[in-house]
Amino acid sequence: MDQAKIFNAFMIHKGLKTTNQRKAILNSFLHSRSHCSTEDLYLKLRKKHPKIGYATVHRTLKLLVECGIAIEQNFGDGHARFEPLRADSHHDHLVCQQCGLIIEFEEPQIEELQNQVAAAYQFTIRNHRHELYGLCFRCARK
Amino acid sequence: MDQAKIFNAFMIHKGLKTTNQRKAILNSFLHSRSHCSTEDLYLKLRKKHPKIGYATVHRTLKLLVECGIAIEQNFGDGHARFEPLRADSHHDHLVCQQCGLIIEFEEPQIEELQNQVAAAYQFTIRNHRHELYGLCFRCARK
DNA sequence: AAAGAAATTGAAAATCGATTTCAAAGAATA
DNA sequence: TATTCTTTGAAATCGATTTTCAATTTCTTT
Repeated sequence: MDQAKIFNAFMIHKGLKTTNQRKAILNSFLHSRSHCSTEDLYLKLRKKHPKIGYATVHRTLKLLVECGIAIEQNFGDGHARFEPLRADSHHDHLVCQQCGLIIEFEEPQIEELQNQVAAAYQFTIRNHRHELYGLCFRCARK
Repeated sequence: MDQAKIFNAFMIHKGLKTTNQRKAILNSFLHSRSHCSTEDLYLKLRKKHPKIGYATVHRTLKLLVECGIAIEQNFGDGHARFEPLRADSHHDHLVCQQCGLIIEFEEPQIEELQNQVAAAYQFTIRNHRHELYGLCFRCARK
C-alpha cells in the first residue's frame, strides 16, 4: 500500500475529505528533500499553487504525522521539521551546525544498548531521539 | 574552582557586574532540582525576592549557559530546561511522558559507538542529545 | 563619601513559530 | 437543487522567549 492510499484510507476512516490541496501537499511532501520545515514546503507549494495557505500546509502536515506517513523532528533551530516515515527502518541524525547538513545513520548496537538501559530502569520506550551536533566533513576543514 | 568563582571570573572577563540578583539566581539554580525551567526558578526565587523579574532570571540563565555552568535542554514540552553542568560526567535522559519524571543515565558503550558513527562520516561532534521517551515504571503499571 | 559613567533591572511590549478562529467556498448527500 | 458538513486562507491568537526603555544600581574616580 503506497502512501497516497494510506492517506486516503485514513481520511475516510476519520470522515475527512481528500481535497486537491491535501493531495498537492502530500505529493509535494513526498517529493521534497527530507527534513523540510512547514515554511520550506509552503514556499515550494506556492510556486505551483499560489493561493495555498500556510495554515493548510501546517494542518495537513499534522494529518500526515497522525496517520504515520510523516514524523516530526526538531533539531533545535526553532523550526519543526518533517520527514517521511518508512515502516521498515529507523534512523538517527548527524546535524551540521554550520551548513545545516543532515546525515542519517543507523546503528543497531546503539538501539540494543538503549533497550538495555531502559530495561534496567523498568522504563517502557515509546520513542527516542538521538542527534549528534557538530561539523560535517566540509565545514570542519574551513 | 567552584561555580560562584567561575561565574565571577566570567563576569569580570566580560566586563559585567556581579549583582545581588545574579548571585541569588546562581545560588537558587545550584540548589534547585535539576532540569528546572525558567518559570520554575522564577517562582522559587519570588518567595525570597518578591521583586525579581522574569527577564532577569531568563538573562542570568543564559549567562550561566554561556560560561559553562549550566546546559540548556529541551524535552519537547515547550519549556526550555536548565541543568547544572558538571565537567567530569556526561549523561543522557529517560523522560516519562505521563508524569514528567526525568531519569539520568550514563552508558559509555553508547558514547563509544557514537564516536565511531561520527568518524565514519568524518563528522566532528561538538555535542549531542539522546533521550528515550516513554513510560516510567510507575506509569506503565497504571 | 560624592559624582560621574556605565551596566542592570523589572514591567511591559515585541517577537517568533505554531495554532486557532471565522466567514466564505467547496464537497457530499439527499 | 437544497441542505449539511468540511475545508480553506487570511488574520488573529497563543505561549514561550527575547527585547525595549526609563529608573535604579554598581563601579570607578575624585
